[in-house]
Amino acid sequence: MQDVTVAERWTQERRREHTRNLLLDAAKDVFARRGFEGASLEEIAEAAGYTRGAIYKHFGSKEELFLAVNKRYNESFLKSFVDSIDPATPVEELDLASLAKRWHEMQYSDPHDFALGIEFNLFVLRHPETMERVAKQRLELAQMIADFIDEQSERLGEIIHMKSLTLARLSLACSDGLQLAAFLDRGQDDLYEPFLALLVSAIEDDPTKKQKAKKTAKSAKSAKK
Amino acid sequence: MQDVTVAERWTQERRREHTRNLLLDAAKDVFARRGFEGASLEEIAEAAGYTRGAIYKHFGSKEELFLAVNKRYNESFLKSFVDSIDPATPVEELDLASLAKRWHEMQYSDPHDFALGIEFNLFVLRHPETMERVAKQRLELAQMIADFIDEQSERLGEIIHMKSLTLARLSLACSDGLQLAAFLDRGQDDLYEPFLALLVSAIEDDPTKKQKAKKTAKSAKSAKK
DNA sequence: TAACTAAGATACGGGTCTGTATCTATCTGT
DNA sequence: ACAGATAGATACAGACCCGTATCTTAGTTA
Repeated sequence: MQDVTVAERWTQERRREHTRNLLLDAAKDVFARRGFEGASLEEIAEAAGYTRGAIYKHFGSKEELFLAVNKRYNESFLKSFVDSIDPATPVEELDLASLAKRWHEMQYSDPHDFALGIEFNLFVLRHPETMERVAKQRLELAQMIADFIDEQSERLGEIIHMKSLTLARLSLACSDGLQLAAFLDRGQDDLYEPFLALLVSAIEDDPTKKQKAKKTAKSAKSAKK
Repeated sequence: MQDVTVAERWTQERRREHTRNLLLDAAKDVFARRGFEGASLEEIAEAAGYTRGAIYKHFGSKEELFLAVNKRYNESFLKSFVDSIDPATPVEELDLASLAKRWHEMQYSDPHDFALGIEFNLFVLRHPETMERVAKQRLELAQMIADFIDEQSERLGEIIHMKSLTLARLSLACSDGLQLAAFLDRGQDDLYEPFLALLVSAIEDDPTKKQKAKKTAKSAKSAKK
């Protein structure tokens, strides 16, 4: 840690990280298109501009590669969530329709990217030994959304009669189904707006409940960690 | 069609149907456990007590076999839904918790069976040419639930401010996510009850809305077909 | 009972895949 | 500048899988 110059950019470690990223990018694409079993390491390596040997230097097995892609996928989702709530219009100024639209747009627009997210779930269902590490990431994401909800509800002074973490998990859980419907039930009514309408109609319908809900949200937040 | 006796049970056609069913049963299990790509026709045939030759006499390809399994899966889901609402306690006598419990129990309890349902969705996402035939089944199921909702809301005189078909599709869409959460987020709060609470809190909160909703439901029903 | 038909078994061909073991060349530390 | 380490390529082994083509055996029909 002495002289850190620009030349440091191409140190061996940097280079290793570089190809690792290229491999992960390629893997994401191929896994998304073909699925875990359907994808071949050959195709992934070629898409990245390397050969299978490179993959085995960086990842122990196909499974490990897949899990590494999963981790990155989650992180990028989390990041995109953070980014999307920062610069945009404050939530209280949005009507229902635009809120639904914004949510929908935040989702993956490419069916393959979306399919990859589903594939991760399938993988965990079929590889219970990986459940724990993935569940941790799920919870992390949910907690981040819960924090956002707490923050908003404090500003707006309104909240749903439900723990914020539960609401966050509920939203995430339903989100996949809603997006799937958007892909498969093409031509039929959008479901995001009705779903949000449901959420909204549960807000502020009873002042006594409101009081209670606020308390719940507080305790939930303080119990966060 | 002359003498139809018990011997008719083992006519060639009957026998063919029999093995076809055995093949489908085995295929369901293996596909559920290994996924579409991961499953081998060899294993399926063996599990059914036949060889790969039998499969190709009954189904043109692996894809066709998979789609046949899908069709049967949907039909059985539909049937189990019908069965479950007939003999049980009328809905108005159930509290929220037992309703949630009943819904949850209606779902597949084996992770592999559930995974198979997801696998179907993935398959359609990756094989757009099959989208249409599967979408038809999705809509059929949703319509059946919509009918049920209409029926109940007529008896109970209360309904959510939403087209019944939309509500049905919404429930189905969210259902998968809820069940997935039940499998993956083990140890955390159940999500079925909060979800139902959301639905319920949207009922009967405003008498004027109630009137409007009733009208919507009626028109939806008459426009069914 | 003999010819026909079809269900299902067996055999084959061509291909692909994962994982490991070995090789090469570039980079690092001294 | 040289010896060691390591990223990545190449080569290899063993297995598996799909689809088709052929064969066998049992049931159907006349």
